[in-house]
Amino acid sequence: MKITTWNVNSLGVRLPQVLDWLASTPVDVLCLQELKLTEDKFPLQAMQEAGYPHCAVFGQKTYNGVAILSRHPLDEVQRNIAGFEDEQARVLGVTVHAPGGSLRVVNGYFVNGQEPGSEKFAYKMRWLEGLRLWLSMEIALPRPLVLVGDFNITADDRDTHDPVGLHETIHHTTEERQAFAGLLGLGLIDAFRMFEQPEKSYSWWDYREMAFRRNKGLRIDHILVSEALKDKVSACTIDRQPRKNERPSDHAPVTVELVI
DNA sequence: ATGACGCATCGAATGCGA
Repeated sequence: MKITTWNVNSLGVRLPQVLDWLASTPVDVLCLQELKLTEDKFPLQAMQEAGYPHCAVFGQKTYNGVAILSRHPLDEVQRNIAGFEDEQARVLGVTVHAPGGSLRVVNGYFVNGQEPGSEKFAYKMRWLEGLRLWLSMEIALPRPLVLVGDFNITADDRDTHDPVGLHETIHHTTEERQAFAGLLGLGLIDAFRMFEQPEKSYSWWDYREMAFRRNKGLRIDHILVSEALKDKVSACTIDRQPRKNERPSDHAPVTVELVI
């Protein structure tokens, strides 16, 4: 079973690329972030025709918005973090009922934070603590959990092309990395780091200055799995191919493969 | 470096992303 996370930076613009990608990479569950559209504009029919009849959508105009497309039935849809008031559509939790068993999938478009010390950064830290508290309850339930999304955090210096120049800047601060570690502390494991990976593996590259061609990127899109899934993860990979498209998203899709 | 690039917005200059 394959689960993918992909920040598409406007589904309206990226839909043809998403459909192309799914045609060549038929994953079981696709978690999208930054739809930048409302639920009524979500291309439900196109997704159904692509083989994803089960969709949960939490949209928002202009900014944010998340969705989960699935080949398998899903239910228990949670919009945003339980117990955390939020104006912005950033989180979608569902239970996917795959043939090999059911699992909880939480898809998040984490707060960017703009700049350490700013009001947006304070919101990011509050949001992260709200997420940790909610997931501490989710993870206590007797079912496997997968947390995916655009975390907007580098877990450590391996995740950045410039650890010195970007030291303590946004996505690299000690506070953000402690919050990431706090999620691991719940009993979640960074699936990507379970395997030997190429040096300088990133999931996002700035549109400017030919950052992709020069591989000046960050790994900020992550997949964390609960302990029960630890021995069932067979691969976790970043697909750089869609970043080479014309008019690509600035993020690449990240996929985890589970033997269930 | 108040930059770059791309997307969105009631119309073009600005907010935001990361």
